[in-house]
Amino acid sequence: MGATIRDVARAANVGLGTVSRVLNNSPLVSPATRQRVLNVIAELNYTPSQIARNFASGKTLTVATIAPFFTRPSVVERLRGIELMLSASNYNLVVFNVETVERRDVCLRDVPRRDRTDGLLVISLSPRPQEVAMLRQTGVPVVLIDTVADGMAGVYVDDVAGGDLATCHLIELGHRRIGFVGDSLEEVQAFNFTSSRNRLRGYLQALERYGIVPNPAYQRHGIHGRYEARVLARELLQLAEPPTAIVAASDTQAMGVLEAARDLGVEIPASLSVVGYDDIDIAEYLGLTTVHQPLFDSGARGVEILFAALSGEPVAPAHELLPIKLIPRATTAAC
Amino acid sequence: MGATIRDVARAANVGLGTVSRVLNNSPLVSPATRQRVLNVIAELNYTPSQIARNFASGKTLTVATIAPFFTRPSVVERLRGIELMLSASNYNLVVFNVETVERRDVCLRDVPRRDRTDGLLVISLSPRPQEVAMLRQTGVPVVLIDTVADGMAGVYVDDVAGGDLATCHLIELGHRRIGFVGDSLEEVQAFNFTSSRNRLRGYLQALERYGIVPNPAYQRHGIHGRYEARVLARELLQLAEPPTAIVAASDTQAMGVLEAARDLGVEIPASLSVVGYDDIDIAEYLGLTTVHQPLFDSGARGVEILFAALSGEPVAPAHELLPIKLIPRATTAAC
DNA sequence: CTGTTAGCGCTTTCAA
DNA sequence: TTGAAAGCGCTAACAG
Repeated sequence: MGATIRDVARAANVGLGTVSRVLNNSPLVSPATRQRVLNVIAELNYTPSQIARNFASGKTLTVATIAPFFTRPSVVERLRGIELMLSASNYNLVVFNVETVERRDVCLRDVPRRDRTDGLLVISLSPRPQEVAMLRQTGVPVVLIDTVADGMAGVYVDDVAGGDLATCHLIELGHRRIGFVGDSLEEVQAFNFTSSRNRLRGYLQALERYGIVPNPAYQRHGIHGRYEARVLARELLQLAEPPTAIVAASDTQAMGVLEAARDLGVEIPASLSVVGYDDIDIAEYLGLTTVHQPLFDSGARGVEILFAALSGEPVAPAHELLPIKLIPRATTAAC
Repeated sequence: MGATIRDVARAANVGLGTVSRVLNNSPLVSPATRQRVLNVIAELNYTPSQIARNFASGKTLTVATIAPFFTRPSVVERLRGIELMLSASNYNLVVFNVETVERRDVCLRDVPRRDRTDGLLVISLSPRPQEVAMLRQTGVPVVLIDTVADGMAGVYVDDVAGGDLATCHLIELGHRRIGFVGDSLEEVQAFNFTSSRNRLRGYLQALERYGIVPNPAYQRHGIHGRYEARVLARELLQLAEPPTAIVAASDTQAMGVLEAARDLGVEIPASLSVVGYDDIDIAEYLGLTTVHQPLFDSGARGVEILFAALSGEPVAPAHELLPIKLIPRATTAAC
């Protein structure tokens, strides 16, 4: 515990620098010397002070991740990808959970600092132009996961295409009265989420392509979550002419829709088809038709891109597109 | 970015130490001087280097958390409690996800080091006596969450009582043939989890109290997860004399049991009652009868205890018992 | 290949 | 109250 590099140097009868070289696997040490040093290190049970190394090298050996609502299954799965990748390196993962707009802004402002972290991953929260400028100024490499922003690097999926995919699936099953349940616009705007908005866009785009006039009464938005989605879906199902199918902006919200159907005795998929988004673990359990996206991989890939930046290569402000696909299950059927 | 404490001192015409005192809110600075320094700090847009402060003070300002399978809903919820508590302090949360035994051992050995972290939280993984000794030797304050170990501090729930509670509920509903689906004993042993084992103990204890002879064929163990639980439950339900009720060691496993019932056309709760454990978010959605435990609070409380230790008070090697309760829902009914 | 030296930017004595 | 000075334990540049 108490042994320092100096103690080792003295005991091994070498210079301080030599010990440092051994510690850092420098090739500039003769095998004999190296062995001697290693022996002393073992004898003294010496471990270099991480904190001192960080200070001297100016690196923190941490990667910070800002994640909104990190208990959401989709976010957790991304985090797992991040953690697994990081665990194979010597970087540590520092997590910032964001559940309020204030914290979003604080995190985005304070976390990216060279003396706090070596690199930053941001999940789902898109930095605004001004924030992009600040981020860039800090010099901390940043990679966005599940969102894009001008001038930033990242991985994402085409949520417009995803919303389109979900909607097309329903249209091709013969549905014409198709509802949409998504995130509250205020919430989306405050956090600057992009996905729910884009999924809605995809939904509208699909309708248009098939010449279906979108019915504004069929589009509902509320705080993200099962409960709110349930309320919204109940409203939809109680319309004079209710939709025969509903596209939900996430699997969690799709679950709320399923609950609403259950509440009102609407049979799934006989009287109502439901499509979710994300393909979280439980979707399969529920037999939920959904749009699959590579959650785990998005985290892992984000780390890879960050590593590239960390190893000196300048981060190209390019966004890598990950594939999505529709997984038809038991909640959708012909109209 | 580039300004250092020296620049500030020079510009404010004070000594280096005075600036430091201002930064640390020391009362030993005259209001006038303080103000002058603060002005300069603002002018220069100076922020102290966190990394240097850490080095000089010997603190990392991080709390490490070792969490097994942190994507499990119960674990995530504990983490949320931890994160929320930490976010109100100036400690950062460093997360280590453990999904293999090797990593468990490595984390428990390498993470707790004064130069790496100021404090350690360990979720669900009980350190063995030898590990307890090592942990203690490092001098890093450790708090266990959801498990106990001799000589360590922590918060936990009485899983024996919980298993008993679940089983009693069934017995009182008239069930006599009650099965148990829990974690694989090898897995439990390798990670040194305590809860599944204790829940089984509670199950047996309840049976005994009511004079029911436990049937070994009714007790099944498999890798934690929905899938394996489903397989095990299917076996149970296909016995010549199948149980009329099943206690699962977790809600996730209870879900597997529900799937098995669905597979075999067994009606819930008419022909089979099921009780879970944890009361994770989805339990309510599924109408799952379960044993509720304060997951979020366990994390938050763990941090509080750690803070006490961090602020100098020696950690009493005491375990704080959190309350549990049975939540009857729709998966249990009279036999 | 190896030893020496100069910091990294703070916190914390110790005097004044 | 304040200033000056001594490190914290290491990395990295430089001289040999």
